[in-house]
Amino acid sequence: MSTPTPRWLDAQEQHAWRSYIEATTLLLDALDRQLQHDAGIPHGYYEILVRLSEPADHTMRMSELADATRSSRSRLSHAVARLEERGWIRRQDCETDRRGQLATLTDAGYAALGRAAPGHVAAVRSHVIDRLSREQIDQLGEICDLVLAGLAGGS
Amino acid sequence: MSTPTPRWLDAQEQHAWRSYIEATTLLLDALDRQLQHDAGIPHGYYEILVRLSEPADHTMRMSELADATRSSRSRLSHAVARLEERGWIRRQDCETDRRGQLATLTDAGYAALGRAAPGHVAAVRSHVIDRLSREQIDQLGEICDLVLAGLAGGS
DNA sequence: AGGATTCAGTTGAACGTTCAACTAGCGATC
DNA sequence: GATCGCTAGTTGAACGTTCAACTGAATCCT
Repeated sequence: MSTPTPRWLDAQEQHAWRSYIEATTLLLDALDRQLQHDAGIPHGYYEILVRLSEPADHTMRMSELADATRSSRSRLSHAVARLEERGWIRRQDCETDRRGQLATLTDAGYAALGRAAPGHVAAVRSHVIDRLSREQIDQLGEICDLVLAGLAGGS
Repeated sequence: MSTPTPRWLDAQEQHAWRSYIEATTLLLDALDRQLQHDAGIPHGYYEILVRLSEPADHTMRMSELADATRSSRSRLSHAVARLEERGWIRRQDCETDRRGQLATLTDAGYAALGRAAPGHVAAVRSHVIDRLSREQIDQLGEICDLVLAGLAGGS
C-alpha cells in the first residue's frame, strides 16, 4: 500500500484525457436525451434491443446479452424487467440449462427499435461520424480496441 | 417529420462506434469502481473536486463549475449538496450577484482529493494512456476536440 | 454418491441523475 | 419605475445503476 509518487499526466496527455471525458459526457447525455425523447428509453436499453435484434430468432441467453452489452448481470436483469413490462422483450426458461433464461425481442420491441434507430443513427452521425475523416474513424476504432483489450481481457 | 431513409453506418464506422461505446462503458465503470472504493465518490464527483482545486482560492461560481464539469445545474446542485454533507465543499452567497452561490473546496476536501488522485491517475494510465502511442494520444485529443466543438458550441 | 464450488440470474436498498416545476434576483424596455 | 423575460440555483419525484445478499442449478472432486 505504498504511494510511489504517481506519474502525473503531462500537458498532452491531460489535454487528450480531458477532451475525451468532456466529449463523452456531453455525447452520452445527448444520445440519452434523443432516445428518451424519441423512444422513451435510455441509450443502454437501446443497445440491448439492437443486440437482441441481430440473431435470426431474436433470442439470446441473458449472460450472452450481458457480455455483448458490456453490462453487469444485475443491470441487465433490471433493464430486461423494464423492457418486459413494456412488452418489448419476453423471457422464457432455457431448455438445456435450467439456471438460464432466454430473452426474446417481441414484434412490438422490434417495431420500437425500427422507430428509434433512424434518429439515433442520425445523432451518432451528426455528433461524431460525420465530423471525422475516414482516417480519424479508423484511428478511433484502433484506440478503443486497445483500451478494450486491456479492460475486457486480462491485464 | 419525414424519415428520409437514414444513412446507416458502414462496417468501418460501425466498428469504430461500437468499440468506442464498449470501451467507454467498461472504462467509466472501472474508474467509478476504483474511486468509489478508494474515496467513496463516483467519477463525476472527483471531477468536481479537481476543478475546484484549480483556482488559487479553491472557489468557483456554481454555474462556472457546472460548465467546467459539463454537468447540468441540477446534477451539480445535488452533487455539491452531497459533498457539503461530507464536509469537502462549503457553499456561500455571492457578494456581487445575490442569485449566485460560491462553492469552496475545504481543507478536508483538498486532502481527500490528494488521497484519491494517485490511484485515479494510475487507473487512467493503465487503462488508457500507457496503452497508446504518443501519436495515438494526440489523435484521440483531436478527435474528441472535434466532437466537443459540435456538442458544446453551435452546430 | 455427497459436499464444496462455481455459475446464472434475481432482488431490494442505497445512491446518482433527470426532468419539470419552482424561487428569487437581475436587466432591459417602455 | 413597473413589467416582462432571462439567469442562477434548488427541490422532489421518477428512474436507472450499483452493491451485496440471495436462490437454484450445474460442475468438480474424491
